[in-house]
Amino acid sequence: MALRFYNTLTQSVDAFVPADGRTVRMYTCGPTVYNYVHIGNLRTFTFQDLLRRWLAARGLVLDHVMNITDVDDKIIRKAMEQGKTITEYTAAYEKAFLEDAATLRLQRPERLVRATEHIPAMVDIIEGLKQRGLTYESEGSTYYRISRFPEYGKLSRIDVGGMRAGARVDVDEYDKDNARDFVLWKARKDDEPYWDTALGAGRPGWHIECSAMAMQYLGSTLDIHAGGIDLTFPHHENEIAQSEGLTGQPFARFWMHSEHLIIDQTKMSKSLGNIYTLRDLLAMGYTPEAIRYLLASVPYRKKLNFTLDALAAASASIDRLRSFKLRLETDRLPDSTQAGLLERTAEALRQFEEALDDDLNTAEALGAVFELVRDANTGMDAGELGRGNAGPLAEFLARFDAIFDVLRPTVAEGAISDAEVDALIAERTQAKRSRDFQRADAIRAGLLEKGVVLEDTKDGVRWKRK
RNA sequence: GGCGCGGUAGCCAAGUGGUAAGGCAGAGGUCUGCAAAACCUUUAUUCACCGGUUCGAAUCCGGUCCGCGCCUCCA
Repeated sequence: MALRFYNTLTQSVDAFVPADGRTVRMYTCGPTVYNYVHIGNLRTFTFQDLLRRWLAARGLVLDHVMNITDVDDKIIRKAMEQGKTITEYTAAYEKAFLEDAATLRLQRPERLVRATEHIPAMVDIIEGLKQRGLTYESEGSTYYRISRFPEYGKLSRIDVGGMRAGARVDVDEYDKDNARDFVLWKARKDDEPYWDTALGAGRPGWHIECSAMAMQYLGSTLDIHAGGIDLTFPHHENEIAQSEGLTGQPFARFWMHSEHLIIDQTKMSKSLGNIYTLRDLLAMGYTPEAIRYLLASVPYRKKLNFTLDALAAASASIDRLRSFKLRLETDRLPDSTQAGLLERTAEALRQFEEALDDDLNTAEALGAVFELVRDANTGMDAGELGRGNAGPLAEFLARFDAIFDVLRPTVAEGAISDAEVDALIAERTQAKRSRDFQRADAIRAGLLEKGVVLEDTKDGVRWKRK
C-alpha cells in the first residue's frame, strides 16, 4: 500500500501525495527559545525528522519550514529580568537548540525562520483580516472574532459553546460569547519591546507568526503541518482561522500531531523535577544515538514512556545492530550466495518500507530489521552467508540507517584515536601469541575503559566503540 | 462536564476478525585461553475486567475500572 498518514483533520489514516505530486510543502512548529529544549520537545522534533527522512526516502522533494519563536511573554519577561534585549536573550537559546538538534542528528529544515524577522508579513495578514471584518479592536489591541469564521473548531472539534455561524453577537455580551477570540496584535505595554506598524505600536500575538511564515514561504495551502498534540488547540485551530479567514483556501491538507512523552508514567513537570534536557542526559553518560533510538522507536502517535531503563535498553539494541554490521564487514565470507537469505533480505526491506509507509510505524519497522539480523547472523554462524548476500544486507542497513541514523557512534572529544586502538590491539595480539594472557587481558580491559570493545574471532580481532 | 488517546510477558512494544512480531532483561546450552559477539532452547494457553456478536475476538459492540492529554501557556 502507498504512503499514508493519520490526519487530525479527518481523524483517519489517509493516503498521502503532495499537491503537486513531487514537492512536500511542510511547516512544523519549532521551539520558543526561552530555555533549553527538553526531551519532550525533542520527541516531537525527532518525529518531524523521521517524517522528513521517510518522505525523502520515498523520492519526494522537501520544502520544510520550521519557525523559531523569538518573541513571546516568557521571553520578554526573562529578558527584562536579566536586563537584556529579547534578541540578546534568545540568541543563546537558539544556538543551544541548533546544537542539540545537531547532536540528535535532526536534519536541518530547508528554512529556519524567526518570528521577529517577519513582522511585516504578520501585519499584512491582520490588515487583510480586518478588511474582511474578521477582527475588532479593543484598547489598542486587535482580536480575531471567531464567530465570523463558521468553521472554527473543525480541527480540534472543540465546542465553541453554541455559537452559530453568522449569529449576531451583542457587543455587550462580548466577553462571554467570545471567550475564545484571540489576540492578533497586542498593544504596546509599558517598556516592553514593540514594533511601530499600521496596527499601532505593539507586538504580534503568538498564533499569527505561523500563518504568516507558512504562507509566505509555502503558499496558501500546505501539504503537511505538524506539531505536538497539545498545539492542536488553540494554536493550530487559530492558525486555520487566520489563514483560511484570509485566503478562503484550505490552510493545510494534512495535520500531523505527535503524542507526548511522559517520564516514568507521569507527566513531566517542574514541580516533580523530572524534566530532562538533552544536556542532562548526556551528562549522565547516555549517548545521543541511544536517546534518538528511544525517541524514534515508539510510534509518534503513542505516548512514549521515557525511563532511564528504556534508554539503557535502547543502547543495548543499538549495540546489537552495530555488532551485526561490524561482523558483516569483517567476517571472511564464502564466495557464494545463499538464495534463501537473499529473498529474506528483500522481504525484510518490503516489511520495513511497508511499516513506515503505514503512518510511520517505527516499532514494526524495527521488528523487520531485527528479524533479518537474526537470520543473517544464523547464516553467518552456519557459514552459509556468502559474499553475494553481504551487499544486499549492507544496503538494507544503509536504508535503515538513512532513517534511524543510529549506527554511527558519536565519538567524544578527546576519545582514543583509531590508530592508538590499532596499535594496542597489535601489542595484545603479540602478547596472546606468547601466551601472556594477563598482559592481553589488561590491554583489553584498558581499552574497554576508553569505550572500545574488542572481539576475538577466528578471522582476527575486531573492535567497536561503545 | 465536553473532546481525544491508551491499558498486550519483569520493562518497552507490534499486531484492529483466523488463533500472540521485535527489542531489553532473566535462565540453561553451544562456541571461546578467558571474554566479547553470535546462535539454540526457555520466559503471555493469553492480550485491564464483565457481558454480547461470530464457526472463530487482543482485534467488533455494550458496560465497568484504571492511567493520560486537551478544553488556560505548553512539543
